[in-house]
Amino acid sequence: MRLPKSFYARSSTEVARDLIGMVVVRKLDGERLAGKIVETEAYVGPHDLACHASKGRTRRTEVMFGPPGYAYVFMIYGVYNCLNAVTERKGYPAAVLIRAIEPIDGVERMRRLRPRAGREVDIGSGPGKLCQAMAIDRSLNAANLAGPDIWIEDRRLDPGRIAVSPRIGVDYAGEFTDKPWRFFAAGNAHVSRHRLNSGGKGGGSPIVLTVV
DNA sequence: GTCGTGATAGCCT
DNA sequence: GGCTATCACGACG
Repeated sequence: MRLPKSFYARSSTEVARDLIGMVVVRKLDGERLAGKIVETEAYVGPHDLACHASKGRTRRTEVMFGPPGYAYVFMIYGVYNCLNAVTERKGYPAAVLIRAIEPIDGVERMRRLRPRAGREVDIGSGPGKLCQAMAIDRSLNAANLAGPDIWIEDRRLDPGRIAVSPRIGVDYAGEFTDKPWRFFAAGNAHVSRHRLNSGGKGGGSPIVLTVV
């Protein structure tokens, strides 16, 4: 059961929160690779200085200006890919970054796609890692997220408590840097490694815990 | 465990 | 030419 377009046609923060626990699936040579989403970030619109679309409508950001429920895949640092789900409405550019998964199906295949991942927890614990593990690159940009090659299932596995923090790697975004638009399954080992996971020791931003 | 750093290419002024 | 929604590895100790 794939998530309907209406799921994505909402504010990015709501979609980001509700994607925690859902299952992303990649069909590769007939094999099913699947992972439970345990970390996301919302990029909320053209005014959000961390959102790529804030720099205008370009070839790269074009898909974000389209209808919700499609994949926005971009290459970062010339090395890795990142997978997003386009949100909101057509003409309003926004998206949710899938930052980490907990492997469920096709674990051995995913491990082979990430030969440097030693432990299972290294397979999908980051946006670049999970794209490697699921063979996601820019050929899937603009792919239907209810399509045959990649989709997100309306199947909510228990996420436990959902925590909120500022987004990672957006120090340049001025007043938007500290917006609490990163969501993750609190305490889940597959969340990307970062000091913000452990509760802001050293005077970092507070983490708000929410029970959904 | 934490910290620093290099890799690498597409994007946009 | 400068930057980037990252990752892996080596140096610590």
